[in-house]
Amino acid sequence: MSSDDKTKLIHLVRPEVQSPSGHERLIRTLLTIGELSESDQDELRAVPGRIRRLSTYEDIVSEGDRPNAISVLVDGFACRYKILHDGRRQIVSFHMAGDAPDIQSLYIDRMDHSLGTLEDSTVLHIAHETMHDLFRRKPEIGALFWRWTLIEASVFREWVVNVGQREAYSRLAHVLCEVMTRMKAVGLADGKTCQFPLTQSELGDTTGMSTVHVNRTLQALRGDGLIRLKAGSLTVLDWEGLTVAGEFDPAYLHLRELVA
Amino acid sequence: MSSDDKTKLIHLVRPEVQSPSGHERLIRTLLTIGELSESDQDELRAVPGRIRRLSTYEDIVSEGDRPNAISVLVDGFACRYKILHDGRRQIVSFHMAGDAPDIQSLYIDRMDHSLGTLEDSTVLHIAHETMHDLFRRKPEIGALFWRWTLIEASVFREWVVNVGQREAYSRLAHVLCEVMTRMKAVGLADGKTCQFPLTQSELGDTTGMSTVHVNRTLQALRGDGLIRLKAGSLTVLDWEGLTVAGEFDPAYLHLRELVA
DNA sequence: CGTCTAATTGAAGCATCTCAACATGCGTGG
DNA sequence: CCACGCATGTTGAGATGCTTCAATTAGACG
Repeated sequence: MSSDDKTKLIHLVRPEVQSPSGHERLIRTLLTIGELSESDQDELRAVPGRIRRLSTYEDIVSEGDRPNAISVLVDGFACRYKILHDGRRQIVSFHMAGDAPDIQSLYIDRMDHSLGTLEDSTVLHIAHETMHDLFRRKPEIGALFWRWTLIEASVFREWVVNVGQREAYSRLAHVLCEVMTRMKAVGLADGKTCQFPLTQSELGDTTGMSTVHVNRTLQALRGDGLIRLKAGSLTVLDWEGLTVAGEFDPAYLHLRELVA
Repeated sequence: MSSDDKTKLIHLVRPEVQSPSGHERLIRTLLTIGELSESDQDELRAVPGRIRRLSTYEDIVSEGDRPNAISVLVDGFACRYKILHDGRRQIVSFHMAGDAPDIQSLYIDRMDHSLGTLEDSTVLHIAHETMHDLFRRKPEIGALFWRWTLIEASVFREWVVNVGQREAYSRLAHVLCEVMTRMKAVGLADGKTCQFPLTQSELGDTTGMSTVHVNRTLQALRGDGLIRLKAGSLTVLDWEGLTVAGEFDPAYLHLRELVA
């Protein structure tokens, strides 16, 4: 798609104003966590939005912003993060195609964290008023989105447990299990392999470990024959072993049907 | 509403069947995070509930439960926690009078964590159907509860940052700042002092530190003249100093008016 | 008073960090 | 197309924050 190239042009390109793939990915992800009638799916398909392209390491929204639209990740990979005074960073969640990582902005004005891409990405923006109107007309859709934010909260809780209680080896394994499970759930994993555009430094920011220790721990995971990890792609060689290592129980993801 | 009786004496005590203080505390807490019209407050006051008393270290709900009512903490102090296979525990949030820590059960069947008291407590249970009906009739109330769960998610994110990035001294300071700020916001702190029914071992479970290290770190905080902590009561001697130590910025609590 | 839990202290060990160097891969300009 | 430059990955070694184990003290309560 896209007969264009530059930043400003994007907004002029009519055919993109309603990206079908963005809507479909959103629906696909919603279906992994709850039910959605055919007519409600059509409601969602009819929702107008605005496509935006971002390159690697760009913020979708930044801490302090007061967005007037939510973002649906159409393509790419993103993360939430917070920066401390001295520059340290903590990544608090990952997001893949189909995710809508700032639904919270519908009810909380000011962003308390940032949302940034980890590779070139496409985002579909849907105006707050559009969403509010949709929820008013279709309360079941609103309920499903509420459930979605509650599941996100569950994931945050699990991350607190992960960084609070598990040692480096398990902690990394757990993160890998989660990404793989979620990618599988929405159909973004090809067998045992999925895209994984994280540097070791970023893995350090998500686990609260130094880059050096991430490196050594990954070597241990590789050495134990659990994973292969290179060039933006993760392959799980021993799923059973990895889940045991990470004490991973996917219940906290509240998926409708658990993926093996 | 409830002219009935059930198993225990508690349920025979008429005046308690609708605890005014439970409803009032709920409203008071809601008002710290959003607006609520007089008529909506009355709607909430009219909501029927069931009072339950618990002693220290009892579960309000446990992981795996499928509650059919939400819980409002009327009196006491509680925490959310998760237990790992080998018995380690991570506390992921604290709850005080006025909190409704399991709103999530309205949209997520199965509890993915437990909710337990840290001292003798009183809980007001409101049936799910009652809440769903209320949200249907009064969507603004539903929106406020949604906002509440989103703020909780924000707190979880901050906890990830806290255990992921901060060293023991700051981490403990941050936890103390949060509890004090929230207690003040809902009127449960008397000047610089508030109730704080946590043992050092429990503080260890919340910060991911050993009891021994909690003890030594608390001594450091005391030695630096920041706090006094004894017998279930916390006094902040140097608020400025404590917030600096904990890198505490209350923005993530999204309170309507920030307390000094 | 005796009992039990919580708080405190000391000392040794380890997981992880920091510093610092070096290797590898990749995109870009020459 | 090669060479350079920069980001990422890798390795070694010393420093340290925190844990574990083990004991002792202090408080709360019947």
